Formats: sequence, structure tokens, C-alpha cells
Amino acid sequence: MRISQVSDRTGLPISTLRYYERRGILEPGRSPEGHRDYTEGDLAWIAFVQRLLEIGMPLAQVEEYARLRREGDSTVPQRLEMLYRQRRELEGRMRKVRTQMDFIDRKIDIYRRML
Amino acid sequence: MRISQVSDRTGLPISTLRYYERRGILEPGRSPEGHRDYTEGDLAWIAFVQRLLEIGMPLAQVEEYARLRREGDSTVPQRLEMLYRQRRELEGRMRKVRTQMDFIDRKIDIYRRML
DNA sequence: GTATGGTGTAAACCACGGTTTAAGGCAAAT
DNA sequence: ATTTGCCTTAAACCGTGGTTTACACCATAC
Repeated sequence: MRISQVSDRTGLPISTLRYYERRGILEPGRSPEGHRDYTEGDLAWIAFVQRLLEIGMPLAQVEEYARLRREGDSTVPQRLEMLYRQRRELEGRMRKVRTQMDFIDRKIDIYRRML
Repeated sequence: MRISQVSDRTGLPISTLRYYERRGILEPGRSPEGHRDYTEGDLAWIAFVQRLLEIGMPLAQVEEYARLRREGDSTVPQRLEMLYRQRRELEGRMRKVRTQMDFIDRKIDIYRRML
């Protein structure tokens, strides 16, 4: 599958697909003419990468994740550890949002009393 | 109070205090020599600005908030509306984090089964 | 044969919220 | 006297996650 199709199916701009490749996250095969040639497996991996980014994992960490993945199944424990770390990250974010909510609610209350 | 003390008490670098001033968020008085002279009221306002930024309000909106504040109590309803808007923003963020949490939990589960 | 569309590369550019540097000046403290 | 702390303006720089530009190549469509 060529890059424009991948762009259509993933919603990622072509430029971004090439950018991820520069960062070592993707490494599609090449057609005889030197064009990128993506497999369905590549597509699934891109979808996963999109999720990792959505949950706030920095690109550098996704890069590291990709590196581990290339090394094979023996690195599953490390990858799992990365996911756990990200989960803790999310827990922190959740707590933070709750604190912020409390703050804004108090402030809103003060303002309402002023009216 | 001079700028270095404000920097110490708020944790904001001097450069940032001057930057906020350029953006129209702060406007401390001046000493006879032309040095910035902050009051306790300024300090309280800076603390509030820090909270607004922490909860993810863009600097441009904080600027707008500051502008309203300068206009006096008649703008309290508009400011209240800004706070409501930010609260809705936070609600969205909360929902998002919950979705992300679900995703990562599912993925962790899959990986654990692989081991 | 030439126009169109897709591909390739490297490198500059973007938003955002600042931070840092440069270059010069004034006033109080040591 | 010289160090320290403040003042000014203007502009460059930072990280992050891309986006855009400039330029060329290749293959099919007309």
C-alpha cells in the first residue's frame, strides 16, 4: 500500500508518516521504484502509535517503544512496564484535573456570591 | 515590593513577570526611580493568574480576563462566563483521561495474557 | 510530447509560553 | 570604585509535534 492510501486510512498527513519514519517509529518496505510500501501490519502499528500519542506518551517514548518492538517478543516485559508507567501518568493527570475542578468551582462560587 | 521578591514569592522568573506585563496581564506601580513596585494585591492576582494557566487557560484568554478585571465589577458576569467555559473544558479533559485509561487498561491486559 | 499526480529529499517554518542574550544605563550598597 | 540590582528594547532561542516549502524524479493520461 502506498503512502497516500495510508494517509487516507489513518488520517495522518503524508508529511507526518514520513516524519515518524525519520524518527525511527515506522520503517515500511520499499517498492522497486523506491516508493514506501506499507503492509496491513504497518497500519495496525500506526493505529497503536496514534493511541499512544493520544494518551499523552511523548514521541521520544514512542520511539523507544518502537525500538523495543523491533527487538521482538523478549522485550514485552519492558513494553508492559512502559504502559504501566503511562498509566501512573494518567492517574496523576486525573488527580490534577480534579484539583483544578475544585479550584475553579470555589472561584465560581465566590463570584456568584458577588452578584 | 520589588521584582526579585515577587519572583521569589511566586516562583516565576523575573523575565516572566516582565513578559506578563508586556502582554498586559500585570501593571505594577513604579517607584520614583522607575523600578516596578508590586503590592500584596498584585501578588494575589499573580497567584490567580498562575492558577488560570495551570488549569490550561491560554495566555491570550488570561489577557482578556485581565482586561475585564481592569474595567471593574461590572464585568464580573463576563469573567464568570469565562470560568464556566473553562470548567466545561476541564470536564472534557476528565472524560478524555477516562477514555485513555480504559484504552491502556485493555492493552495492559492483552500484554499480560501474552506472558 | 507534455501535463498531471504522486513520490522522493532536505531544510525552513509554525504555535505556544516563555527564556535568554545583547547592549546600554541608573542608583544604592560595600 | 566596583559590584549589585534594577531598568529598557529587540531579537534570538527553546521543546514539542509536526507542517510547509523548494526542488527534482517518474509514470501514466491525453
